[in-house]
Amino acid sequence: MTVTSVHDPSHREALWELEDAFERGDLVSAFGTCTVSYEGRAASDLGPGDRLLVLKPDGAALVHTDEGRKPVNWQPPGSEHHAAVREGRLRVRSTRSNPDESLTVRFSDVHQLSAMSVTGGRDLTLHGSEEDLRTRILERPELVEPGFEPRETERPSSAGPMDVFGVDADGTPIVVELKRRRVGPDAVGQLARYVRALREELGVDDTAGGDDADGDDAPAVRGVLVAPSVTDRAAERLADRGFDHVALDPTPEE
Amino acid sequence: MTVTSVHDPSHREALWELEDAFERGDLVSAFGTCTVSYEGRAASDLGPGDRLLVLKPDGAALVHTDEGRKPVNWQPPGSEHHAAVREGRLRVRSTRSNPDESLTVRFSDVHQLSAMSVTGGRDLTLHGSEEDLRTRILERPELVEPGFEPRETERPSSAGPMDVFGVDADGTPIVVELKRRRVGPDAVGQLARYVRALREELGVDDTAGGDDADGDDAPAVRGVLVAPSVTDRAAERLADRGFDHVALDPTPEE
DNA sequence: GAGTCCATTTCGTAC
DNA sequence: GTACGAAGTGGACTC
Repeated sequence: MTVTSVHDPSHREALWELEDAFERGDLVSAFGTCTVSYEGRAASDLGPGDRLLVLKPDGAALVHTDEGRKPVNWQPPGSEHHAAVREGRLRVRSTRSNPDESLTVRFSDVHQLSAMSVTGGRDLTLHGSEEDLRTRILERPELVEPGFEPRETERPSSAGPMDVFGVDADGTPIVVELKRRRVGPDAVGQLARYVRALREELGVDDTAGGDDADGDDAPAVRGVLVAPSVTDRAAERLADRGFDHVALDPTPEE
Repeated sequence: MTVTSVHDPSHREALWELEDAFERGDLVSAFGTCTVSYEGRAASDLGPGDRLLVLKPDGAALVHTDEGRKPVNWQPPGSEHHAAVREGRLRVRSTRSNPDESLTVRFSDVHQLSAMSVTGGRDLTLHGSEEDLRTRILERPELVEPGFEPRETERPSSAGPMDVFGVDADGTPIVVELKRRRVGPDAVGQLARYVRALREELGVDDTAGGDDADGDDAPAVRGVLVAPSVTDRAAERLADRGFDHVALDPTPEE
């Protein structure tokens, strides 16, 4: 682990430091006054101001102002960093192809430039994801409803893989869509696509709602949305389609 | 504009610098070896390693490794930063409420700590957004189809606001959904919701497909998806619903 | 505050 | 590489 750092460098000095850092594969942090322009999937321009530029050895570039979680400008990993002194400014440019994109940062002043060779853990252990919710349901199917039997996860269909496929106490097929947090109407649409695909595949009535043409009490394929909660509009759409909502968190309440 | 910077500070020195920086409302960049833990909407742990910690005066906190565009851990704007020395380590903690979330970074070593008072332009001019696509269509409606007349943007419906509402050459209502880039099946679902809502509102046949029960050639409300391109599955769903796709970019080709 | 939807979404994974 | 869906999505805007 090594850190190099220069305070108020000349553009020439900053250029040397940058090129060395690129060479070493360092993570770079640069404070300075700059303009930024981007051209690629969209196009943008940013006038002069003080910002933090972060350059990563994997090609990622981030321009941060003093506000917001999102960088005001950036370039994705896989880009190539180049630095040069042009027209009295330090120009740092990150480019990539497919899609063709380019980010250009022009520093009128570099106030602080640091670079660190980075080692060590990159792997995060995360809890509370949709996968945790699936695990929870597979271990305790009765949380969905008494008699529920999961049969398959990521079951393929013409509409894509459904989160959990199973049957209820009556043997009726159930498509379960999992969401780790409160959901809106889009999730119902997603569930509807899977149910529809399965109904077509099984050659059963694809009428929405709780009754089919034969007068049975339930549609031949049920849809269940498992999520902590749903919005009003989502609840309406669930009712329209004859689907059920089961309120469940990815991790048990404390 | 002022930059303060310390190299290999003791935890005590780093603590002073951090507290001064918080006081001044500076943007902070810190290189060091640390562990990170998060608890809130989910929960996560990250073992020891070299990282870059960015602390913003608006409360945002970002932990970056040497890879990826996304921070490996973060805290949203509106959080509060606190620093302390605990158990021989420098502990930086960002917390917020609603939802309750907390990010804790524990440095065994701080290698470089810089802080800059930030001023200047924060406003980005961006081109190529969905709004640009809408503008383009409103100025040249024939790009959608000859005879198309836009009547309203963001027209309300029970399914939410539709991007553009208008009529075709025959006076048939058209719902236009705009996407700035290639789309999958979800966009078709979105369009379908709006068309469905409008059909209900107008009290017309809500049968999917190109023919209605009276034997007319077109449904009483048409759906048009304007996007640079669509995936195969999206195209299928468009055909199922009897909707049209118009290939159009948010900005004219060069 | 909640709901809804866009985003240069990013990111992972399967095909 | 493309497609599809999850994400601690973030962020803007409306109600």
